[in-house]
Amino acid sequence: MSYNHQHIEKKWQQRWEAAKIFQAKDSGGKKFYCLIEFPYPSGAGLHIGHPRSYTALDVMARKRRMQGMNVLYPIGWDAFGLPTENYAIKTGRKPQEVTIENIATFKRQLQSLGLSFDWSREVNTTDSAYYKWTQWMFLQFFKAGLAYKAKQPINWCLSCKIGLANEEVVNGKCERCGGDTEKREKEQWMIAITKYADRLLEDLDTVDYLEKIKTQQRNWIGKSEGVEIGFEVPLLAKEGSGEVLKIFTTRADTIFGATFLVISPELAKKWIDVGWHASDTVRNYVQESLGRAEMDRTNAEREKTGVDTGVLAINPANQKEIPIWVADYVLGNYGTGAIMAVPQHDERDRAFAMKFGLPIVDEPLVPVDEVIKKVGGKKTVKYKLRDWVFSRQRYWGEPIPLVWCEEHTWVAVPDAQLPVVLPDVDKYEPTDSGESPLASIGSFVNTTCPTCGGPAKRETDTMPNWAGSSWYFLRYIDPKNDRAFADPDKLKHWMPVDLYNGGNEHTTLHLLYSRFWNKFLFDQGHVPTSEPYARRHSHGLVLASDGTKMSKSKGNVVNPDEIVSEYGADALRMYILFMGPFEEPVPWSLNGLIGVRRFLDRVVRYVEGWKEQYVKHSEEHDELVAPYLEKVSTDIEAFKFNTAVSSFMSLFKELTAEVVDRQNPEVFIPPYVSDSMMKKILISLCPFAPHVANECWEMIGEKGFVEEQPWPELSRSLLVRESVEIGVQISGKTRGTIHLSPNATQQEAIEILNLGRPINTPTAHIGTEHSNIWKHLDGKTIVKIIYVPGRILNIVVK
RNA sequence: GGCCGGAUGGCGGAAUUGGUAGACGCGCGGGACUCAAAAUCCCGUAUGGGCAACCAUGUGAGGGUUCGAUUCCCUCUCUGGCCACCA
Repeated sequence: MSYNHQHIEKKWQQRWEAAKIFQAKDSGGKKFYCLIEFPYPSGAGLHIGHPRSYTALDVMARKRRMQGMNVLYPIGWDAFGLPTENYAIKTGRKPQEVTIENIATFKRQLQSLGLSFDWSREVNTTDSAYYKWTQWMFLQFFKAGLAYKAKQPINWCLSCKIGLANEEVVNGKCERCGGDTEKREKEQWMIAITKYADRLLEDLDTVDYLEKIKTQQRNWIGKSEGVEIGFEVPLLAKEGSGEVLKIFTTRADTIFGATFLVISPELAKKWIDVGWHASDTVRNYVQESLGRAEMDRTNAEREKTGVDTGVLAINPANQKEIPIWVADYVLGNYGTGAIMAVPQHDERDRAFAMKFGLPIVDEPLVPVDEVIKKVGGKKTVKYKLRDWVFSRQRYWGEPIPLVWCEEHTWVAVPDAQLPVVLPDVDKYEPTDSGESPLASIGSFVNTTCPTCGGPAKRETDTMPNWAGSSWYFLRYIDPKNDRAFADPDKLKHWMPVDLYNGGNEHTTLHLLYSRFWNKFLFDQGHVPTSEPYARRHSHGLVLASDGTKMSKSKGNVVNPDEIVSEYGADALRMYILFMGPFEEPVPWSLNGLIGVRRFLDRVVRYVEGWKEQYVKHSEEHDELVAPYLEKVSTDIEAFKFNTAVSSFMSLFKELTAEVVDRQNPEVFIPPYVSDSMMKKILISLCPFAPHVANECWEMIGEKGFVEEQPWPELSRSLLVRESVEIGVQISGKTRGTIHLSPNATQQEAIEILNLGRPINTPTAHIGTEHSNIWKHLDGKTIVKIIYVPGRILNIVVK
């Protein structure tokens, strides 16, 4: 017999909704803010991987509620972005419409899983009532001088026709579409995240993130401490580029081994621009390097290239003349764009020196402080982290709320005029020129200057989709507020997020951006905590059954709708938790899912049998149950959902194994537990399989929702075992077992084996309980006995 | 090249962090029920030997520490992820 999942899941979902039992209260109680990364509602619908994170935190949220906490577990939509825009262009529709449809699909799919989200707080980044505040926050950056416009080379995706942040370029390819990128000069809005580099780094010590997440953030920020040292360049002095070339090094102690300098092509270009008479070879090399795609340039495997500039510098340590080369292995946007090359100590410099026949010399190492004393130089700190390119030349994003006035340059749109609404138009294709599509909409562009009232033009770039996701956790706290992004008292009540779970792919970008964003708001006095997330966990991917990534093109995508309709939400929820360790990638298995469904059927059958049984209040089997429920509880806390599920399975394996009925010895019945233990089982099961748990709850005659019950406390008397089985080893090899109290003494353990009894022949013990142990003791002398109560008895013999 | 992780039956994975390796699930083999099938239930299932009791081997490879090692140390192989010419 199999329960009717379609019927019961619909029934309980409707009841939960009607009773509003998952709505968070903005005051009172011990709060627990539990956050999942809100999904991007793509046209493909929910991915089977989404429920992994959502179900795990759903278990956590449900447990916390039953533990009496006031839980906020919200959901929303990160809906701006390229895939939707591209899809809309392809199908000749509007992104607005497509987004509405996609959200509806996602919402239906998520609701079918019985997740305990507080749907009354749903947010949508593309809603003007939401992005009004995204724009407002951008203006706070602008007013604080942290948003600035800069002409600089950006990564341009040839296929998406969009400027990308450094973080969005992967091996020279666009992170979104995998297409080629090239460098282009473009005026971009930038946000000075690097001003927060130190705090983003240091404050990692104050939060509870998985260690690997902290390490990744640290590496991404890439702080390195070194020294800037000036090398005199007599020729440059003549040609007007300044007479000193500054280099950055973390190994100032090796300066005596610096046999040449290398400048980046970018720096060479600057020299040329200010009048340096470079040779044609140099000019050609520089031009070629700068046009080269990022991928070629930053490939470490590639053989080094470079040319001699013919310019000489003086090593301040020993006054020797050394040549300056230009080579593209030196990056223009890190350090000073120039290095001192020490082939003796640096692998890259050595490779370069070997290739071009430059001298490699052994040298004395001199402590950094002495070097600085001798040659000058300034201790400095450099970061790999770059400022955040905040402009996108696309339609489907938040308009940047600034106005250009000839008189007053960039002027912020006044708060009262926010939001600057994205115009609803038919034509919004990106342009090859790199201009935002909004630039061609006259009614949008032409406006008046908020300062002087004169004619002015709006900024036409839009924000990256990291913008809306950088602060959504704040909006959940007060989603309908139209006077502020959230009420300060409510923020104080809920912040920080107590538990944030998401994918590893967001460890460097989203996590860093949103920490930065929150820190800035904190500095401005708008949020109560410096760090937004007290604790961060991550989950592994759900792979296809062959162990590869699921992808449409490979046709190995699992559709959650089909799973829910055929096997039920509870089976999906429990299977996805059961399939493997939460943080590891795990392949999908339909058979595994079917196994979980069988387990749920077994649960329902047991409860049905239990209900019809005349003996209900016997507690004789309760102690069987307690350790399993205890394990479920501790496993949830440790994010070990897979073993929590197997604990339930083990429990029901025991509960459905038939035993002799003591009152009626001819009859075999399962070990039916007491009323109160039955309830505890269902309460513990509820976070995992809420529909089944509630259905069983009703079946046994209880009223209301399981969710309204307190989380079970298991009395110690039920958890303490009277007798345990431990292994008996002879010289480290297990030869048998004995049963004894977990705190029995060594003397008692030995007495069980009757070791005092003389041994004549091994055969004398055949048939006795411990004959095998005796057999291995025969003829040997006991050297040592190791006894660990409740664990092991090891008799070492000679 | 850097950082972080892995490697355990036919498969996904357990193992109280040094204490009976293989829990739980899948798959497979056998049986019960059935006219039959499905569903369900029971038994078995690391490998080799043995009817069995048991014995030997066994957690990527090789060493080491220990009464005892999947767990700790050293050397090596393979492998996943992220970053990558960052001075």
